[in-house]
Amino acid sequence: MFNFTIHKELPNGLGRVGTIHTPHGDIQTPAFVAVGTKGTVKSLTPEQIIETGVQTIIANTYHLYLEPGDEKIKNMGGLHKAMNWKGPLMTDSGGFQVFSLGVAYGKNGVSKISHKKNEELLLPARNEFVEGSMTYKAPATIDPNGVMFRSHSDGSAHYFTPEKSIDIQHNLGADIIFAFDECTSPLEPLHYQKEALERTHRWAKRSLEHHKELISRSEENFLRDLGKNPQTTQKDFFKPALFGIVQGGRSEKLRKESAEYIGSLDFDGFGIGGSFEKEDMDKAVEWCNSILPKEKPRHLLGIGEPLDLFNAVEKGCDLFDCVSPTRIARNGGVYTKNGRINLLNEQFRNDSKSLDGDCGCYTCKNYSKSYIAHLFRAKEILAYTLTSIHNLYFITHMVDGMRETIQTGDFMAYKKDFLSRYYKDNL
RNA sequence: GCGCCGGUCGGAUAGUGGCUAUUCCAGGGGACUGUAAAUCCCCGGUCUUUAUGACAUCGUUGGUUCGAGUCCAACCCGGCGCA
Repeated sequence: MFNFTIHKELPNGLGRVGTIHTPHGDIQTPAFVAVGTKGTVKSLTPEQIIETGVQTIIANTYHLYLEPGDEKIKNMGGLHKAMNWKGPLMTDSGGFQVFSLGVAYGKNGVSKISHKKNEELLLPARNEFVEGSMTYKAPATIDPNGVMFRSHSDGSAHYFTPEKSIDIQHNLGADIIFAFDECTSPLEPLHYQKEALERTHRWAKRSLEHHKELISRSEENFLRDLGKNPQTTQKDFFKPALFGIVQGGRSEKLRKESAEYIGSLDFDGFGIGGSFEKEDMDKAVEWCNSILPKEKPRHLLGIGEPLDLFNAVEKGCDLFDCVSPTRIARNGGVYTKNGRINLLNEQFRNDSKSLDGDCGCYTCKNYSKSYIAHLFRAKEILAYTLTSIHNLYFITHMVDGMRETIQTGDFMAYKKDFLSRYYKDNL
């Protein structure tokens, strides 16, 4: 069964070290969760993923619902069996796609971390965007009950409600699932943030109620069949944990209100969602985590970069996932202790050294920059595998260091040392 | 020697009288934070005050025209054919 134990806390802060126990094994926290949107961490086998130090993977409801379909995954024996992943698994609710295919669709500069403060990015018609003389309709539109999506691959229309998302997630069968939410753009005005938050709260409650109903229904079936297989005991009943998601944009009032409300519901843990401007994130996380019940785990959704992870852990997050290590890897971006490099730069064509000095990952132990740079230029698939292995190893071992130093009391020194090397004078 | 065809960026291409010479690849750089992402964006003739700037440029040289990569002539180079 699902539970969370805290082993050690930061003396004057929110950060902590713990263990999340799931039906498919334990997660030592804080932990970086690898993103496997379509049921695979792109370019890696489960064995390769484990070797990087990744403990758990998060897949996506929207993508798997569209292809191959959650029923098909169920018929494959569930997501664990289909993926051949024996460790803990999570699924995102599809709520983020409300954002990425809705308000953020086709607008450069609006993403998880927004770098542009251009108010014009906020278009009057929320689900339209203009390019040149053409106006395009975004493939996701929100109403009080749910969201209409158009499939990005065939244009077909689909309707998600909180209940639908939970149904799909139960079919997929991950250990930790998320409530259906709306992720807003930081450029939205306060009145819209408020409206969206109220909707997310209603959706959270509906997600939870439906989740409980599905569990009691399947528990009844399970108990009815219990006698048929003498090996089975009641303990074998599989029950996913549901995390509720806190939103509220950049407003302290809304964030706190959301943490109060979501925290008061009977969730197994929490997600902190939202699209941020770079400097907003720490504050938002701190507002939320100082209110959310301490004894339940908190997952910061979609974050991030080394600096973000240190701050998130310091402010009390236990889990986080991010596409960044694997996505930048596929485009030649490589983390090193002295900052990020772009392997496709000309200077690395003749660099016979490993990606990152004394790094202990499979890639660094066996390959040179010049060889991997060659693989990229030759568009060889192995390039993506090798850099993904390195970047995941880099991030998971950085987080390992956070766990260790929270235990030993050296976290702040570790943070300072790591970041000053990584960002040098750019901090 | 004669005839035909062809010469446009590093390579390949589009353009057959109209003002900004197209696209792809290769090259150089950038972006990427709950993955529509092995994707996307920028640069790529010269000069300068780096711009909605000036001046060039489609083998070479002339010509026709208000205007030529485009039409005409000669020449140069390449391919094919015939001697």
